[in-house]
Amino acid sequence: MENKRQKKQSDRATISDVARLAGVSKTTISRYLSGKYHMLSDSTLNRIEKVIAELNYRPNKMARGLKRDRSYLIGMVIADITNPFSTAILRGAEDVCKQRGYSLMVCNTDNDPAKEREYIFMLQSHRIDGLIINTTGRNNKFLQELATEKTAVVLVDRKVPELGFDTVTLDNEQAMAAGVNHLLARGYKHIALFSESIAGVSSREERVRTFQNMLSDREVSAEVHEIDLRELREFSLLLDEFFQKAPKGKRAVFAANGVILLKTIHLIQEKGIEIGKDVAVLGFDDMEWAPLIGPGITTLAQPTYEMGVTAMKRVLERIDGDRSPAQNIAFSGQLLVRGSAPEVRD
Amino acid sequence: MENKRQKKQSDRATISDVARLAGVSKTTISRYLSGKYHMLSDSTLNRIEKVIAELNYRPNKMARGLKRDRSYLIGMVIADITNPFSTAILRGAEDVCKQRGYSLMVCNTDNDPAKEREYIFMLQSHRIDGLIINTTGRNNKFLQELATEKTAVVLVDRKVPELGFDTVTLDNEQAMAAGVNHLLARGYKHIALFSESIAGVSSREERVRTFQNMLSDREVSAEVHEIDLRELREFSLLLDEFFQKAPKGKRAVFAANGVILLKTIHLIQEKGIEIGKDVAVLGFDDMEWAPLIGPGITTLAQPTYEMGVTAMKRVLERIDGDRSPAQNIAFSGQLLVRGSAPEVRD
DNA sequence: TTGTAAGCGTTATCAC
DNA sequence: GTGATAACGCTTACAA
Repeated sequence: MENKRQKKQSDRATISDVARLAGVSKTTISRYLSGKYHMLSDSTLNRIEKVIAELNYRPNKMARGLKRDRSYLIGMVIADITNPFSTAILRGAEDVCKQRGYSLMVCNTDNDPAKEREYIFMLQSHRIDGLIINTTGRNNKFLQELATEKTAVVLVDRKVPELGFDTVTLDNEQAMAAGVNHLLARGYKHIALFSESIAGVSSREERVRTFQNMLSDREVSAEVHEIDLRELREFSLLLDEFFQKAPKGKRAVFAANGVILLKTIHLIQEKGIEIGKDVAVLGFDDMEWAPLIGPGITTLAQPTYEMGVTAMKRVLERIDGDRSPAQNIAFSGQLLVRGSAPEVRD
Repeated sequence: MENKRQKKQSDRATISDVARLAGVSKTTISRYLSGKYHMLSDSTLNRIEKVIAELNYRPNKMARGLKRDRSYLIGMVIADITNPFSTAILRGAEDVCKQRGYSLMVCNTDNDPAKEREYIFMLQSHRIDGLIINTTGRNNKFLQELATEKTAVVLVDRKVPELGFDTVTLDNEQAMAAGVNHLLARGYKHIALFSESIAGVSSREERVRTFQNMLSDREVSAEVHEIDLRELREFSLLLDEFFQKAPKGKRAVFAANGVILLKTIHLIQEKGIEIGKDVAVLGFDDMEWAPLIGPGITTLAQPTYEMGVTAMKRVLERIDGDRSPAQNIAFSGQLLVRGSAPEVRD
């Protein structure tokens, strides 16, 4: 009953349909699709365009990808997609990606190495041309493998030096130093730093190390606490302890990232302690809510959008054949002074 | 110099490599890859597994997709990826997607119909099997086309009835009613609703309409203002006006979504007006910061994660062949009472 | 339980 | 300027 095109799997127009209707060969259409317009006569070009519009033809990237051994797909593996820090990076990466004709495959690992592994596997199957990853650091074998093959890999936020990949990060030493110096200059004598699980996450390690180095030989009491956010009760107790021993006037709480900062503020407010008066608060990541809470929260802003843009550009350069040694690109953090850590008198 | 495998484009193992090393045909490997283990003898199965592990073989989804006319790709087109509302949905969708062996292509349109169109085009080229879209509502022709072909489409948050797609949304009438009733019960007499550009965005239209219907024949003064967030100055003036004419005790500001809510709070605080005392504040979308600002902001929470999960499940059902009439799935909003809209006396 | 061979929609290599 | 034709890495009748 059907005509002879019944063999086709879907109703989508293919390059052959276009060729037939335009009265030329597939090769010619392919040339058009690859932008080799100088090889086409004006009349064929016009005809092709008309047919394509008529048929609503969309070149099949799977077929093209199979043939050219390129997928035009970039993988983006993110530890926590609901963290605004991550989405800001994503947004930067996405803008560049689109502009260059690539598409983004987004994966959310929840900081789980097993999930990360499954995603890398999946991305390999899709033959992604590049990968931007905010890695748990515990799938290095897999990552190495990816890079050995065809894929350009760029690490964001977290480095893994052994891997020899390009990295785009914050200059955590500079940023932490800016934060610590601010607190010192304002007269704080008791500073507690809170961070999520530190080991293996380079950004956290750098922040903590800098904090400790700067404060070790001073007349300032410094402490570092590792927090498990699933155990808020423990976190709360730790804060109580700190508030008990550190005198009201000169104590400051330092949050190593935006997620911890939010939880810290939550707990402090719950205890009826007033931010900026009873305790100073300072944290990494400048979230949209920072100016609105209490007297405004002083933060260390990261240029997240630019980090995303830069990471994607680096990936695309690698895809385009750049074989130069790995680059480590670090951005400066910016201290945004608000009311949560006011000057204190002796 | 090279051996005869030099013709291969990349070094990646293919199904033929596996077949050769396992001493069987490609067909047999393909059967293994498709999980048809009952058609394989134990010894071949074992050999295949060993070779695959050895070669680090990853089946090429482009090749498989080309042949089977399925990409195992789901497109997700989002108006604003930095809006936590969107990422929460994304997270739900992503979880289901992964679990079912599909991958997500994420696109951010900035509410720009032109960008949306380009993305849909791109997604068509990748032959996505399904699409979840938070649409601008101004590319209906393109969307229709997608659906005519092979792609399952589900609309989230914003409906376009003419299109006949499945939708997953908030029950905006119920949610808005809960909000308005709360304010009425607490004694507020002057209520101003602020929303971004309303026309064409069903969620906003429904909220505004319900607000107006409920308040039209009451002894309450109600007003609706359409806000352009790029013109914060105007927004500020509008608020001034409202504060001037509405008496201090009984006025409330209602924000039609989380983005507007944040900006509203920003402006109110800038004016030195105290939330919960000088003015009540209530808004759609429960963001993580809502309990931390002022006396805690009363909000209408949307079950965003579940919406994402539901939308993705619907898409996958359609992909799996469900041809039933379009479903409109609406979730209830939940009023979270905090301190920003306290009871007022006469 | 296994294998042969054709074909998915492109691009690349030659040829004219 | 244009066209035949052979791949790319898979799946799928159909055979055995």
